[in-house]
Amino acid sequence: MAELSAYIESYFGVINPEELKQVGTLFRLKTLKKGEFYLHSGKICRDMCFVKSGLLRVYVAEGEREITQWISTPGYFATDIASFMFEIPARWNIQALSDTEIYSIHKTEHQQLGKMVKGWPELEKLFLVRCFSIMEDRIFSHLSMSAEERYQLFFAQNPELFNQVPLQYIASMLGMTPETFSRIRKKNLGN
Amino acid sequence: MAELSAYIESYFGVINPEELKQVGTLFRLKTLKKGEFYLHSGKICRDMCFVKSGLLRVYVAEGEREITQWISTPGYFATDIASFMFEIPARWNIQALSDTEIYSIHKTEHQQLGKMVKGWPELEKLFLVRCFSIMEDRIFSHLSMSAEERYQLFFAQNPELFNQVPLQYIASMLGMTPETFSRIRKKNLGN
DNA sequence: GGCTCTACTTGACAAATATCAAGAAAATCA
DNA sequence: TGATTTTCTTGATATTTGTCAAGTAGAGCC
Repeated sequence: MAELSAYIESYFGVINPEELKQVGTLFRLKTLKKGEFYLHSGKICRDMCFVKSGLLRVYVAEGEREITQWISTPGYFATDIASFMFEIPARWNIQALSDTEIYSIHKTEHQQLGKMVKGWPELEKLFLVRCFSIMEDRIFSHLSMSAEERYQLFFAQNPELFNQVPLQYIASMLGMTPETFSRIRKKNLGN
Repeated sequence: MAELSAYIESYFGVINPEELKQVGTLFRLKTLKKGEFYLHSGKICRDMCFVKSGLLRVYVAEGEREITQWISTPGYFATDIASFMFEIPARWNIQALSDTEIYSIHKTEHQQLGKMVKGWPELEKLFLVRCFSIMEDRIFSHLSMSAEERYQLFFAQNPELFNQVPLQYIASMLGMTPETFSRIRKKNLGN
């Protein structure tokens, strides 16, 4: 559970060790087989998790094609947050891209966090501000950058991902077709 | 201040009337002249506001051009939230597109909200979840829709805005050039 | 009312990206 | 290992979007 503590601290800042230990007990270590779903679009999402190992893909089926919104790597967080908080149908599917270990927490236990840790809602608020800010960055990249520039930026920030997941998913996540991605990749080989 | 109460309730849900009244006293009604700045990029943002009347444009100067991230209309919220929460330099400029009335609150008073209203951090958390969700939608529109589809969606959701602000700003916010916007607009006249 | 400035439109053309189709490479699995 | 499936690449071509340049329309100002 040492990793879990580290994840929580990285997201929420330093927490008193006693409390942190307690928090750890609310999460459950689970394993998802490759291809297995953590969440199906349309269901109510009552869980959230940290990825311990492996990869989760967050996507939505849009007619024929699938739009990949995000890929969660170890240390990251995954859930459909609007569904989780407001009990509305989830928009996302969340599926394991490989055998994946996660620390998962159910809504019921999540609610206990608020009582267990002093100032928890405030910590969670700051966490959400950071998430929001990341989304602002992504929007900005679509307003101001070409496909190639988005590729380069993402590659600089996540080089490892490029040999861990099918590239078509990264292409989708960056808002381009696999073909365009492939051509840009060829041009940028060795960086 | 009746409007302010309504805005707060629309964002944060129903609050005990006593508390709501108190909350109202923390905001100050201000007027920005057309062209005046509420926030300059690079400064620390220590205020947030609701727009009472008029329009605020959130944008960033990117070399020669300006990227408009958002336009805040009456009832909406405006700030650089990451700067406000973490005291880091603001990325956005926020400028009045017309004479604009706002209800503004300083960081110092904002901190009092937490003490004044029971469960405030929780309410703010849910507010941020909604903001995050809106950003997810916007990202999705860039991953899955053409410029014309984004135009149509935005027009359906904000028809009034099209005769209130320079269209080039809407174009930028939707991730296209003014020329492309103009041509799409022509094709879609009367809807 | 005419001047000036800004915003919008339009056309011609260029560049970026998507689409379709085929084949090559890589991963999976029996 | 060999067969099968999936993913990636490549070429030819179409479509979308951007760029540049010019002109028009409209708002604000004296």
